[in-house]
Amino acid sequence: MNPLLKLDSQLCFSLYAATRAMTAAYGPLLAPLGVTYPQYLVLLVLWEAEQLSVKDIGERLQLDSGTLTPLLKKLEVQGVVTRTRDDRDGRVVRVSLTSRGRALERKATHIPRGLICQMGLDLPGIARLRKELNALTQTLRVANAGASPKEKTP
Amino acid sequence: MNPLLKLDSQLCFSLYAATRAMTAAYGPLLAPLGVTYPQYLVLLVLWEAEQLSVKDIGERLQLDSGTLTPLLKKLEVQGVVTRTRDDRDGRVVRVSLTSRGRALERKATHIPRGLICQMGLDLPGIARLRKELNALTQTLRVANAGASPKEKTP
DNA sequence: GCCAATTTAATTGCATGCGATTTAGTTGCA
DNA sequence: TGCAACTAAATCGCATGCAATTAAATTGGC
Repeated sequence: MNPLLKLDSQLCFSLYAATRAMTAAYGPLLAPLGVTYPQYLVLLVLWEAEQLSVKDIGERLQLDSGTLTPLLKKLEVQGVVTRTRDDRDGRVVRVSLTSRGRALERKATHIPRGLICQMGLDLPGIARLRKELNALTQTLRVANAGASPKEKTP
Repeated sequence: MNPLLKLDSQLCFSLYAATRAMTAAYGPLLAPLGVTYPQYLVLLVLWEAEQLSVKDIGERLQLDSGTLTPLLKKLEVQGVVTRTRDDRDGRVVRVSLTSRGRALERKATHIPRGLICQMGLDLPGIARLRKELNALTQTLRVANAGASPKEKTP
């Protein structure tokens, strides 16, 4: 049997499993904030920028409006963000933190610490792994960008 | 602002992004087989074992019946696997490959090669990253196992 | 042998992701 | 100016994941 087809030789599965384990680890830490993991990611970028368009958030998190629109609506219902059409450009929806959303940042302060403990890695180890993964993501994205896309210049 | 709360310092996001990029990279390679990425993972374990219970598959992939049952039903409809109640133990459902499912293994032979090319890593590099991620998954799982679970011994 | 505890799947409900299409709005240029 | 091309969100459909509950079957202990 092809050894490269064994589950245990698949980097993809290690990634897949690690991501789900990581998301699960966040669960208990995010519960007090009342947000899910993807919602937390949106908050992370908003805590850095205060106000962004849906497109901006999508570029940062690599998610499209099909995922973000319903997610942002939930955050809006919870009173964490506001969504308003841009006056200048009616296509754009600007997402801003409410005071409640800003307050969540303080409640989230300890979360990275909690995760770092659970991961059993030191900061340099984390940074190294992070860089390797970012490089992998980049490589995959570039390789795939030229693969199947509907060519813009026929 | 807390530097540990910046998106770019989050290992979780690097993982999350890498996993999605990886899954996306599989898309074009799996399309000819007519299966999705999680379905492909199920096939990987069945190609190794021919026949497994839903529980066995779940342990291998760390997925529960809530995810596997509908997924396996789809594979059954496609004629790739069969699902049959065990005679000895009526609780167990045995999942087996059909000849069509076995035949897919041949069509999948080149897939690992294709991915390896796209990843831009050599085999040792892949193995190393794989081990680091497996260790991380293990650590997270252990750390979380003791955290919130409904204690079995009150 | 009987029944409570356990085990295995299935079911239900909710929250993503993402491809494909639609809608509304803007821009560029003949 | 007028309109084709483009852009940003929203919408729709489908396939996961996962928590919680249910249903069916088995097991263990008395």
